[in-house]
Amino acid sequence: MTSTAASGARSGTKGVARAEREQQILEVAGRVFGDRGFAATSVADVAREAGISKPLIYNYFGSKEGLYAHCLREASGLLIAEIERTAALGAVGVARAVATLDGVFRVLAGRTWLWRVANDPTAPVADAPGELMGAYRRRLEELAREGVGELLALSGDDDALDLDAMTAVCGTIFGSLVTWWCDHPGIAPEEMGARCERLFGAVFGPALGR
Amino acid sequence: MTSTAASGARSGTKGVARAEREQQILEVAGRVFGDRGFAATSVADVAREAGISKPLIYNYFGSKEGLYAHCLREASGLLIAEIERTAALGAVGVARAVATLDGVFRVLAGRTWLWRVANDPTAPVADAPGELMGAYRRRLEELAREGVGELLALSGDDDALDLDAMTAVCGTIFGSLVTWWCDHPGIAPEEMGARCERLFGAVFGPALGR
DNA sequence: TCGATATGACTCTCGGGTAAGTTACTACGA
DNA sequence: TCGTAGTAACTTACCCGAGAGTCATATCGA
Repeated sequence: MTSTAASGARSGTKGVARAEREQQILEVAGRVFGDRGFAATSVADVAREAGISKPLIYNYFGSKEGLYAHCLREASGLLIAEIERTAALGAVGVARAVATLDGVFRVLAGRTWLWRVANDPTAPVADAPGELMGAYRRRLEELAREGVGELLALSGDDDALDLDAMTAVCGTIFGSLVTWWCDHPGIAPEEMGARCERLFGAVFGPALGR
Repeated sequence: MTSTAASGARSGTKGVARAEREQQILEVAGRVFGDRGFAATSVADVAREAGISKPLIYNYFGSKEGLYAHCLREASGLLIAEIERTAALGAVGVARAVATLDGVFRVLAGRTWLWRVANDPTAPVADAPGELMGAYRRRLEELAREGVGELLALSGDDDALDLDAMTAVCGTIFGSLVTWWCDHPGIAPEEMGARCERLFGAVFGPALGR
């Protein structure tokens, strides 16, 4: 399956150029990590699915964690970029939430495993993976906290722990909508965006349509 | 630490009676599984913390999964019982959600690791654990689906997938409130119950106070 | 020949699971 | 009252497979 005849091999090498091979490995790894989770995936699995040998992965990525960190960097990078892009648009409250969701759906379209990679509960908490993981979580939380603060202030609630809890809840609402979408592969990003808008509308009533 | 002098040892035995020992092991196991998760916990860990040897665990529980299943049975049993108790009270909508949360906080007070055991994402999906895990989830979902259907119908939404997604979201809202509480050990169940009521109120407005 | 790509065949550790024995106590017959 | 047999509780020392990580080597273009 090594298909030696593939691609116009770059200079001075036998097979595929390093950069190209790395990209290929990363795509496979992302898919496998996303499907089975970090803990349940072995490096040999990834190698087999990529049609190469295990040592090559260690050559290029150093360790299982290193490989995962690269996948995670791609996933969290895409997500953060999209979140920032939407945030810069200046919408607030529910409108921003919907817009952010919409953007995330578009970014993840066709590669939903990236979401699972970025939210893998079996991922190592230490070192590079842990830090990367924390980064976009924190950014999401910041934005959520803002919107939630507004909402609670409206009802005269200024309890710090209330804000904290509500922020956590909003984060998981966001997450569960994306996860639900990832679990329903037939649904287009636009369709899911519309669905979110509808659901928020149903909860907050037509008044908050903004 | 085996405290040979403990309890009026039952007939014909050297140390602790089986039932008593099983109980002791289960408590330690629940705590350890809850803290570190199924995957990251080794049977030897549990044995060490319980002050006994590994084979004794295999004697009594058959396998690591068997041990976990016993812990899970306790956890899910308590949770289901509480959920059913509250459901039988007949409240609906937000009122029921708040009442259920309140009950769960009371049940989990002082043993919050049971929640983590019942929601361990690293638990095996097959066999006994998987089935037990599914049971109370399904029950929770049924109840949520009911309330959500009501809410969506109010706003003229009868899309089946909308209902599905919204139910999933409500389930994670419930979960994230409990998890948040578990992560804030200083907070009393009653206090947390009040907090939930406050937060639901802030979202749905005073109108839905019922 | 050099350097980059690539691999087969290892080593080593961890952890689930087991075989075989040891200890301490009771029951009971002589 | 003293063996001795029975049995439940409990442990030490092991097996074995999975999987992370490594090393010596092979292949091939320039």
